[in-house]
Amino acid sequence: MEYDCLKLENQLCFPLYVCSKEIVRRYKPFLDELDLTYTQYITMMVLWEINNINVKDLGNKLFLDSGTLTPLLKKLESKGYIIRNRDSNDERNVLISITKKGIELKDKALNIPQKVGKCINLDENEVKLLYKILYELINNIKENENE
Amino acid sequence: MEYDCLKLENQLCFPLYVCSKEIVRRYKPFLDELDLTYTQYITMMVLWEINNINVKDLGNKLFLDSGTLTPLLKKLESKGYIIRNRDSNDERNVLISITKKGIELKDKALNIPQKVGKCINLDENEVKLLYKILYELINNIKENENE
DNA sequence: TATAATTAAATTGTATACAATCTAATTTGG
DNA sequence: CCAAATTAGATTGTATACAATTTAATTATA
Repeated sequence: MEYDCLKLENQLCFPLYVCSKEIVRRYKPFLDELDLTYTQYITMMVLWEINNINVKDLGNKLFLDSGTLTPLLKKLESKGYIIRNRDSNDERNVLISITKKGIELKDKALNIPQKVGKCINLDENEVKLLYKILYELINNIKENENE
Repeated sequence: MEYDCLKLENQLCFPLYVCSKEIVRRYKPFLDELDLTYTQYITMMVLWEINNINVKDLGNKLFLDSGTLTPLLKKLESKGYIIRNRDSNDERNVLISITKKGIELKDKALNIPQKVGKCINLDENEVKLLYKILYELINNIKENENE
């Protein structure tokens, strides 16, 4: 009884961890066609919206640090999807700009969310609710960051 | 408009991925005291419940394969928390048994869920709802596995 | 203004994840 | 019974993640 809190089935984090992993795995066959990994895909999503963003701001949006992003961005550059350039106004910053090839990827990605959505198979209300609670959780964690 | 489905903010998977990562990160300082990583911790959770489980069954519970578990279990063995033994009834199986030191860890872990729970900071109803939807999602994904 | 403090990326080291492949043991079917 | 199929783990290779440290550029301040 006193150990119930240590049962795997009583953890909230565990199903979050599993859902995240398993859904990301479902993206793989579709992303393979674009020669992207999941992390590279969400990075491209930001770049499809915002061009010339620096690594720091990109990391804030993606919740990733330079230790993850630097090698990932080098890989995206080697694939010809982006270009990395030092900001001439402040040489500490590296600005990421998207290439023509990177922009063209967007059209190829267009049907991916729907395809993955199918295997999610939750009703619309649950999706909305899940979405709402997850962002609430993210905000709570961010607020308590400094503790 | 047609590209809205490719906005990061419209993805369900992204907040799942972020929540998972960020909560796992919150475990770190507490788990450091037990010399465990998060994945090692959830592995120990299973072993606190079930002794002499094989790698396959452990993997099914944790949604991890032998490529992840083999090195992880070797590490837990080197820390003295578990022992790996071939099953003499079927030499293909490796049975994981917990050591005295491994059992003792359980008491040290007892206050971790509560500590992490604090930074979650959702009300009880939301936690229950989140939990319910996540397991629904996991079951849906499992069902569609073969597609 | 010279130095200290801060900031942004990059680097290093450790630990996952997982697909694909390999090996050895066991089970199945002819 | 024996070859083929299946199964469980281990291994290999690639790609994250992230803490901690380092480097270089910029800003703040004495």
